[in-house]
Amino acid sequence: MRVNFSKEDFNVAIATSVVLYGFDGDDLKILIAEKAGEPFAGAHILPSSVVHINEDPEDVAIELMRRITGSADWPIEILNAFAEVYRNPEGRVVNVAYYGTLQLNETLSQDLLRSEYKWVKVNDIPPLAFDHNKIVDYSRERLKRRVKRRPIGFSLLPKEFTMNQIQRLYECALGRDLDKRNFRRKLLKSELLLETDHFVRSSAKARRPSALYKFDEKKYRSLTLRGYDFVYQ
Amino acid sequence: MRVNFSKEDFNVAIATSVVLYGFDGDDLKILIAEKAGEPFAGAHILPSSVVHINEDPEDVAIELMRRITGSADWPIEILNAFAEVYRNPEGRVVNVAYYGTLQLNETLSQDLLRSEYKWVKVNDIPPLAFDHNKIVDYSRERLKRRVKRRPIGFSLLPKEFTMNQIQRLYECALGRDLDKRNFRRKLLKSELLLETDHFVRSSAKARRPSALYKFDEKKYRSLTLRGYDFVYQ
DNA sequence: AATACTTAGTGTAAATTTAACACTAAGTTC
DNA sequence: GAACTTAGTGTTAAATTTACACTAAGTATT
Repeated sequence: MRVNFSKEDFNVAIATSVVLYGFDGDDLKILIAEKAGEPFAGAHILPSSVVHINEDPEDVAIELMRRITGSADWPIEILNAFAEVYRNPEGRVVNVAYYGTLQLNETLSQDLLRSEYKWVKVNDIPPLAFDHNKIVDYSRERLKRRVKRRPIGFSLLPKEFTMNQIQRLYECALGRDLDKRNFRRKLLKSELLLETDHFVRSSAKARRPSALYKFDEKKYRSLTLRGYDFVYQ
Repeated sequence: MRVNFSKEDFNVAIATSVVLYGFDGDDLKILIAEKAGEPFAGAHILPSSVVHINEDPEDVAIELMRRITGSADWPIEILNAFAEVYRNPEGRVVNVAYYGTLQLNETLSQDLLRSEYKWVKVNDIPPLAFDHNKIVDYSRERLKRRVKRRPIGFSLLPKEFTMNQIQRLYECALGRDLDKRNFRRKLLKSELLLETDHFVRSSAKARRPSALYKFDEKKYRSLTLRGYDFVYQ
């Protein structure tokens, strides 16, 4: 079998885009940017970057996240290549897309507010340039699957979180309501949660404080080694 | 946010490879080819093709399958982009890989025997050139997941098949043994199988003939519309 | 200090699904 | 007709899932 490239075949560029998920306690959100420069100046796009000829798309995606959030330590996972002809009017561009999750906190939110980025609720995503809406849809399907099989939700929550927060997160990711008692039972049975002795008042209005839990990473690592599957149907 | 390509960025080529699965009743196999021409002349590779500047990788993958098998009607699904730097010594190449399933039959098997392709058992795959082993591993994970959620197995079986054949196929895809009684019950409960009034003798040695079943595509389509999920854990 | 208010947190029972397990049935060959 | 080979079948226990409504604990108001 012959696979021969000619000089004209080397005329494609690589870009990478990242669907960055954050959860503010109420809503699951993704980060979008406003495009500067033609084509599509002013349009909304996913955070994106050119991948130069000697760069690895994953490294570029990680660097992109570092530029945006100040940290490169957020988990990311490759989504797919989006490589249809004419997706970019500048020339043939293959987009190697990733998605990542991060823990929203006040500082990060404030920094981003002053930047060219903004958070939009996943149920309220505006039209994006290129085929970025397709990439977002693809990433949501992936997140839905991941959240069912791996306790990936923890990477979106602060170190300590309430049962209601994590349930709300799962409801956002799965797009349906879950029963409070069944959810708690299932999560506690997994033994991936450690109870702390901390409590918070969740909002200004009067109410009972919630117990805070944290994720047992050590336990998770030992379980994954044994081929553990965290299932939430 | 600025995403500007310069002239030097357009110096990448696209290739596509296809992991083509076939099932002969006993073993799950994939098709590999022998590479002609440098680099890696004589090495084993996945069926692959250059994607020219104005072509869609999916179209090229479909055409590749048509060239190999004589038919373009096999289901394929995109796997991912494999885009690490230096995966191809000829230059920067992004491989947009697919996997497909086909029904092995005598004619097809004979034609392929006389060609540059050969079937190898999935548990017995030789070292492949480039990062094609990585692509194969990725496709096996995908097939394992798919077989659990969608009755994708049917696309690997002949029109009419025995319970033992489909169970063997599931065992190959999942990599573990399944209980005969539980497997049959589960499959029949899904109501995706129609019993035919045909029987076959599975091998030369004396034994009782097996009943033949076929896949109820109409039922499947009506179920998928309602968001049906065929689950085999 | 009592009351109203708000959200946190808890248990049980029925239905369904999964898992484990061994024998009989039907045809072929000798 | 006896021996052989693979096809095909049911039951029971355990685990999981689902549905469902009230009490607990604190805050704010009077």
